[in-house]
Order: sequence, then C-alpha cells, then structure tokens
Amino acid sequence: MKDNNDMPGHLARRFQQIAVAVFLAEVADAGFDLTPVQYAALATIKANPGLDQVTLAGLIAYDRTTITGVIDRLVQKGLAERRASSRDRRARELEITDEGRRTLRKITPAVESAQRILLRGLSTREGEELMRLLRKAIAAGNDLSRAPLRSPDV
Amino acid sequence: MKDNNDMPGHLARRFQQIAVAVFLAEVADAGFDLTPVQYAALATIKANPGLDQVTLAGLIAYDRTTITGVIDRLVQKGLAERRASSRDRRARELEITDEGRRTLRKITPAVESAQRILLRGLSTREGEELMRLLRKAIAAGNDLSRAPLRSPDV
DNA sequence: CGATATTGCTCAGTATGCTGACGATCAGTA
DNA sequence: TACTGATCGTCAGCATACTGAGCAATATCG
Repeated sequence: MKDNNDMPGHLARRFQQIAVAVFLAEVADAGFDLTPVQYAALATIKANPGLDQVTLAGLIAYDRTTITGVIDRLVQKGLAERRASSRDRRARELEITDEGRRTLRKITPAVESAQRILLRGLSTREGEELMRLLRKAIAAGNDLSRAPLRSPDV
Repeated sequence: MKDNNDMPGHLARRFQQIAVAVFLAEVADAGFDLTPVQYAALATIKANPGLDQVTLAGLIAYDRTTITGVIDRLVQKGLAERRASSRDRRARELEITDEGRRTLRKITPAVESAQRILLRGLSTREGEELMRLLRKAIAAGNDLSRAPLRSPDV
C-alpha cells in the first residue's frame, strides 16, 4: 500500500497548504490583510494597467469565475478599480489605485520573507532545483486544469 | 520585479491546482465521483479502522473543521460510517463500509494513473527528486500550518 | 472532590477553486 | 445585413481550508 508521502498529489496539497499559511502569517505580521491570491492579482494589475479580467486570469492561472470575487475584494479594500472598457462593452478594465500601490510597496518584504521561509528546509541549490522541477511539471500539465496559464500575446 | 515563476508559493498553488484537476479527471474516467481529499480520508480510515476524527485529520494533515464536512460526504455516499465511541463519548469512531472498500479497490488504478500524469513532464529520476525536495520542504514547514501532519503515537 | 484546563466535535463566516449556465456583446460569414 | 459562434463577465451551487467560537466530555491538579 502506497504511503501518502509517495503521492505527488498529496505532497502538492501539503506544500500549498504551508505556502498559504506562511504567506498569511508574514503579511499579517507586517500589518496587512491580503491573501496570496489577492497579492498576485494586484501585482499583475499594476504590471499591466488597464487589462481585462480574462487576461488577468490567464496571466496568473485563475479561473474566470474565481477572479470575479478576488477583484470584488480588492475593489472593496480600495486597492483596485474596475471600470467599463470603451472598446469592448463586455469587458472591464482594471487599474491599481494609489492605495494599492502603497500596499504593494510596503508588503513586498513580507512576501519575499514568506518565500524564503517556505524553502527554509532546503539549501539554496535544493530550493532552485525544486523550483525548476515544479516549473517543468507545471508546464507539462498546464492545459490539464480549467485555468491554464496564458502568456501575453505580445 | 520578481516573476511569478520565481515564487515557490505561486508554483505550489499551480502544482496543486493541476494535481486536483488530473485526479478528478482520472477518477471520473473510471466512473467514480471522489475528490482527492475524500480519497485520502477513506484510504486512511481503511488502514486505521475505528480511529477518531482528530486522529484521522492528523494523519493526513487536514484541519479538524474541514474533516467534519469530508466525513459527512463519505457517509452520505455510503462509503464510511461514523459511530459514537464507547471509551470517549466526545469522539466518533470511523469505519469503512464494504461499499467503501469496493470503491477504493476499483479506483486505485485511476489514482495511480493520476500520479503518473502529474509527473509526466519529468524523468523518473526528476520525479523522485521533486518528491524528495517536497518532502523535505514540507517537513521543515510542517508546524507552520494550522493542520500539521501528526504521526501515529505508536 | 472540585475547580480548571484540555480535548473532540461542530458551527458560522470568509476565501479560494471548480462546474455549468446565463445575458450581453462582439466577430466572422453567408 | 442577418445568422452563428465565440467571448466577457456574472451567478448559483458545491468542495476544500481556514479563523474563531462554543458545547460536551475528559483529564489534571490542588
């Protein structure tokens, strides 16, 4: 009988579980209340001003039905704005607010600290190897989830 | 500016996302309707008959408030039973049913297939190295989440 | 024994993620 | 131009995960 520890799926769940806990703890210590998902969305909005929700979802591999709620909460916190697009009346253009920019700037050390803590059991070399292997496995399985990563069309 | 792909936390989320999608697809192909979480719980109940909910949660690193709903659904599907403990009237003893045993047996190939698909982008050696590194990182961060893994007291 | 602390379980509330469906809009084509 | 299909956003419903609270029962200690 296979042990849970031999199941990559189980290890994936555990690793993600710890990653979220560490992120929330570090961010809370810094005095902020932002989830990993909200952080990634906000950072991506800042890097791609005026993008629509579907594009945002593709850039960070979220489901389009999930992104609605995430943006709702960013807007409610005053960190982002959602406005109608002039070119496509179906789409909403997303912008980061000054408050969102301030939050991102102040929260960055906590986010980086969280990434370090997550790998604290590994050497630098091992940490890099883990990320390389994860990237490789993820690339091979990208299209297997409903919300694949989509590179910008450029 | 750090890319998402340099964030182990982001990679963790993506890998887990794909793992769940692959698991559900393989299991559905085999004609069953069981989530990864429900599968792990059921397999652990089978391996440890009569265990209580807190012990089960510890063995698979689930939160105690999460396990309640998971068991609800296993019971509702007729795969497990929850009965009062005679030694501790707070506790519930968990048992797998014959139907649960049958389901586990028939579903095993799909579960194993899912694990293979999840690593299909990696060589055998790389897959093993990924699991080793994940285990190591998880062990170091085990106590950082609200639901750490707890080995049986033996 | 009795007060206190701890433990097992549940519940309410919040936040991801997903399936499947829908209305509104846009794009391509006959 | 009218039709068809695709796309954008949203919604309802379900299943994890978590926080924090609470009840009932057990354990511990003075």
